[in-house]
Amino acid sequence: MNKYRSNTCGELTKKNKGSEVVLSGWINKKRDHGNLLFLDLRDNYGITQCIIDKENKFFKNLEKIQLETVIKIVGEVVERSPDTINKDIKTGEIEIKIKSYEVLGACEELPMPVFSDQEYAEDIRLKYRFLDLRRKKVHENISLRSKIISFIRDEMTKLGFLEFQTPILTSSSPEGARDFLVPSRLNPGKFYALPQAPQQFKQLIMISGFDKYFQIAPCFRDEDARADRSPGEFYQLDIEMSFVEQEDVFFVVEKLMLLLFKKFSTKKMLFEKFPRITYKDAILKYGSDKPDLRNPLEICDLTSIFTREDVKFEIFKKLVKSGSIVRAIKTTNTKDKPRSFFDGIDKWAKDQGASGMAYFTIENDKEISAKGPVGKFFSANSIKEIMKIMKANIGDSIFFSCNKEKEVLKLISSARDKIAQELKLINENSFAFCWIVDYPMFEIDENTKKIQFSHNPFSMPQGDLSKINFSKPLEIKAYQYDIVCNGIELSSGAIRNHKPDLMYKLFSVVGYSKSEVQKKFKGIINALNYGAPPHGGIAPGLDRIVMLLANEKNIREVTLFPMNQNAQDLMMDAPSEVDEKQLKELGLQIKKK
RNA sequence: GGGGGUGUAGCUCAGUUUGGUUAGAGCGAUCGCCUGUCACGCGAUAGGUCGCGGGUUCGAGUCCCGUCACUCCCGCCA
Repeated sequence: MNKYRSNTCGELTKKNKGSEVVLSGWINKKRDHGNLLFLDLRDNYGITQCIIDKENKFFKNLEKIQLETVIKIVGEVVERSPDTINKDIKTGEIEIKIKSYEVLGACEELPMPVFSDQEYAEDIRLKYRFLDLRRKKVHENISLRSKIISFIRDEMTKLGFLEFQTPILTSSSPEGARDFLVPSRLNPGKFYALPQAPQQFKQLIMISGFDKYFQIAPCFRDEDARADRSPGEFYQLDIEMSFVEQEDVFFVVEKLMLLLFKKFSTKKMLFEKFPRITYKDAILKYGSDKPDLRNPLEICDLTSIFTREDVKFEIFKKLVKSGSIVRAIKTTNTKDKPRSFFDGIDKWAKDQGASGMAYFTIENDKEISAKGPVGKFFSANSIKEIMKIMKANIGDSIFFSCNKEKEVLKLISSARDKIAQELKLINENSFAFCWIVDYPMFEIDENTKKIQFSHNPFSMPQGDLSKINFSKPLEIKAYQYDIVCNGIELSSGAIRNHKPDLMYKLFSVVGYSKSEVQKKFKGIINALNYGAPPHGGIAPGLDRIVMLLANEKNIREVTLFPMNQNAQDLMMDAPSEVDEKQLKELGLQIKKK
């Protein structure tokens, strides 16, 4: 028998009664009755109640012992009387009558309690992450993360995928996010970059003939954090396959997601077959390329209404004349909602920096009319036309946003979420996956007005490759897709462009010469010349998958040792200053501010 | 880089709107009482740079200015 324990704290039942056991764990909680002490011992597997009374010579010492001290106890398993059984824990029908104990790891006064459901300030949790991780919820989240990863590995292997590791020290690439740079000692003045994703490597793996690859891949991007975005590093389930079309990738990912989400959650899957929505439709109907399909509200374009003679809403008409658009959301049978509901939405829109949201409710008082602050500007015929476009009925309400397209989309997509929340239209107990497909290959950069890749420069354009019209690049669509769940973008992927000549042409559209492409993407472009198979893949964000399955809104709740919003590790004190000697070796000098 | 929120005992928070005697509560800690609790109970004690700096005032936790930390959002994230 192991010297520390014969059993864990989660496994003893009345079947073990009478036996002498050795348990080790943390003191979760004490209940001191003066001459009788209850002591809950906790380990990874559960909690066992231990008991000692004043007859025992160790009693006085155990009475004084600090919570969270690690101790080993020797004792006898005793069945509890029926009225003292605790149904909330697995070991609740027994307790351990302590014979002796030994301190294995002493504990000072705690900076934060472990046994408590209270919430704590983030900096204390992060500084004492090892204490935070002992707490039930985070402990379970991190265990869940491990089980999810094992399950994924298992299923991917069953599907015939091979798992490989790709380099962490690699080269900086000009596209995408800001790189983390690592100075090279052996090559002074030169830098490695940490990979933003193993994009080129996974394609090189296909060109190397491995056919199907996956990796739980660390990715590094030096961008600012959000609640659902760790600063610095995160993990992707990186997948790449050879000789595939878009549908082959979808098949694998849909299968995996269905298995995964059904195994680890009881929430309902709204779609067994994930809907495919084109990028264009998604922007029109949801104002976003990551729509929450649990939300039934849809957006319609009403710009044409504001060119009509019989509509007198001059503010919107003037804006439309100068190039603005109008998008609207219909809410069903909201005629009896209080004024505060409508004004609340308007105020919310103003808080978002918009000029507000116009609205009216459709009534039929002898004649069709619109009720609300701007209702009087609409003729009966124009209201009928709106009802036709929006499939609206009497008693429904319409919310309008009018602005330049980009601003309208920003407001109306969040208004769609806000209104649905207010009306409680979202079924929180469900998952709604969808695919967003047919992304444009190129877009115009708002600031520079220059043309650029809208997603991934390595994506394959759609259509007959010999007939692509490079003079109208904005019309070129790509085999580029995103998978979205409950409004969260889990991943984007693409069928890759494996034809070097086509690659040069596409890069020339954004102003890269052939030699520049050869220099910047040396690894992949060179390899494409030596027999590259058609291939494609995807890379779902692992942290976000765990967040969805653990029902958490913040990525730190599913990350073992997270950094704070300023990308600092408060426990390890990173980043930190380094010795002058280290800098010298690297040929670096810190510029004083 | 910009905007919002928060900052008071080891921890969680009240007090700030309307400035006024000695800044409170629960948990935790320490001491005492208690043999069936599982958020045990009861009593007592200790514990405070009200984030920091400056200002207004007879008087500032409270008002003003600045600054720092944490957090949420925008920008950014192919």
